Amino acid sequence: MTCSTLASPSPLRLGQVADLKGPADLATMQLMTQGKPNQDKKAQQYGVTPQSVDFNDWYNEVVKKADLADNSPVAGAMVMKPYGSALWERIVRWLDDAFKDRDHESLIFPTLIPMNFIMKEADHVEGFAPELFTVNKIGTEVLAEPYVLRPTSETIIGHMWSGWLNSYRDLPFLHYQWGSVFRAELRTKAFLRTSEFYWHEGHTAHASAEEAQAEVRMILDLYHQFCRDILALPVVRGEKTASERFAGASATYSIEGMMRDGKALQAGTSHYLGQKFSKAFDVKFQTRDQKEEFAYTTSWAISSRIIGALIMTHGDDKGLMMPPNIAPIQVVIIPVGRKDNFDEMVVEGEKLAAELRSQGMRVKVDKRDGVTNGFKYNDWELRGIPVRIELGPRDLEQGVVIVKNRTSEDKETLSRQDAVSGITARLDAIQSFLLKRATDFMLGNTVTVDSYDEFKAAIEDGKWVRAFHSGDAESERQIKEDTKATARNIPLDDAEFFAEREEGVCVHTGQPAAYGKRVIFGRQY
RNA sequence: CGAGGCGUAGCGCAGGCUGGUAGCGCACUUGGUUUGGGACCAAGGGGUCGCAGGUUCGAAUCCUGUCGCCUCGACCA
Repeated sequence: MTCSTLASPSPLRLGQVADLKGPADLATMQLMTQGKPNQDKKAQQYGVTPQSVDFNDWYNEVVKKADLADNSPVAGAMVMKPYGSALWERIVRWLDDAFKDRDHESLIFPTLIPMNFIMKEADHVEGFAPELFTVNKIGTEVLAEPYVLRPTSETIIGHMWSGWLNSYRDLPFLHYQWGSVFRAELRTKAFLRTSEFYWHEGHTAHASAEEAQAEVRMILDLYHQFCRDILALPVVRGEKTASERFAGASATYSIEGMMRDGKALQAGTSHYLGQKFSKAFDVKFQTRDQKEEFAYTTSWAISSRIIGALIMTHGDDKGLMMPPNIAPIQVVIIPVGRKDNFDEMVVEGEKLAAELRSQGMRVKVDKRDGVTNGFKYNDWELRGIPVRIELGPRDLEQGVVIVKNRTSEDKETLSRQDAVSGITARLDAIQSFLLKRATDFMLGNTVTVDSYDEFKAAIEDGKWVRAFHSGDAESERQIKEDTKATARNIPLDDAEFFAEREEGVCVHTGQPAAYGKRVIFGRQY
């Protein structure tokens, strides 16, 4: 075990700020309090607010200090900086390959959508109307038919499909596009909620409901696999309750992850749209027996929000922790030397980097001069680089390198000869460690309850709750009003977690429970 | 969009009550000493005080409006 020394995570409970006890906590809090004249300048300059003091401040500071993103002059729209962009690019690349491997084809639709398209599907309009950006002028000329900046593209794709589709032989359409969409947000937060965000939107059309439903499930499973194996995010696959459905969907499925403050985050969605959009946009085809039928469509997405999930699932008080499988930089080499031998150490570092790169690793050599080693260590830890290698004159002499995992406090000595295999093993170990730690955290902070009092107490404690529910929308609304928690999803039978089928009575209304299993409730992003 | 808080150098802040032409720490630049866990010394550069009006001989400071950011509420991927 190369990375098991990290203390097991403790849940950050809501209300913990007020419960600070002891001098250590108070000292920490004072360090981060603005305007204190005698505060430690280094803490002000370099540190981030500890998660336990203020999770939200921690998040905002990590995003900025790790150089993932910055605010822009456009209200609610962020700028992804090079490190954030590199991370997003890797996410895009993996998913794009996966779609293509599954016979899906990418295409590109316009950003502007005629306003009247949005109006054609009743639930869709209702869902999106409040957050539409409208373009009603070109130059000085006022448009008779305004456009909206796409909030999602079901409508314009439906419109185009209706022209492309004639026969059942044309189906399925397995399409997707990468791009950004616009949904005006009043309260924004980097990656999690911005008025413009980046995603892929998958859109498929099928000749039968069964085939479309299979597509929806296939994609959900792909998302699950991506989160688990690449991002090391444990997520629960499940179906959304009726009141949490996508505007215009017949069924919505999601993957939900737990952040380190106990809140849920929907990391991806896959929708079965039935014939709602095909009827609204006349997407029909001739069947084998010469009848006319509307296509069954789906849509699905993972957005740049997933980066928020990555930050909030793995990060600690020092900053980010990147799972090796997605990390833009997996290994950073710090040449340690004085003026007379620093250049030599850089050369040695580059040699090692070349060896590691030849094995497919993403490696950076930190050649910065005039910055102390300690600064570099902290800097790369903030950015979450999984493995750091120190290489100095002593090491060179002894034929070793010093290695430290981001997930551990211990440095270890590795023989120079075994460096490549040793580092490879470490990356694998860190990847599985992060998944296990996050999984333990999620399971350890989910409670099964059978009374509404227990329900409220657990939610107040920042946990997820598994409870029976009647399925009544009004009851869901009241629960949300009481506790700020919503139904996250109803785990699928083959979900990795919480899938047990059970019968019971609704924790809120006392009526017979719907769904044949417990529903996951939690506060959410 | 409702309630609250905050906008002064890249970052964090002081100054504002009592108007008189802007300051501190860090960062940055240069030189030197350093370098195995957030270095030190010295000399420098950088701000139309969010923006727009108003009051005044004079506004960072007082008044009005407006924009932005953060928290809470309603909404969402």
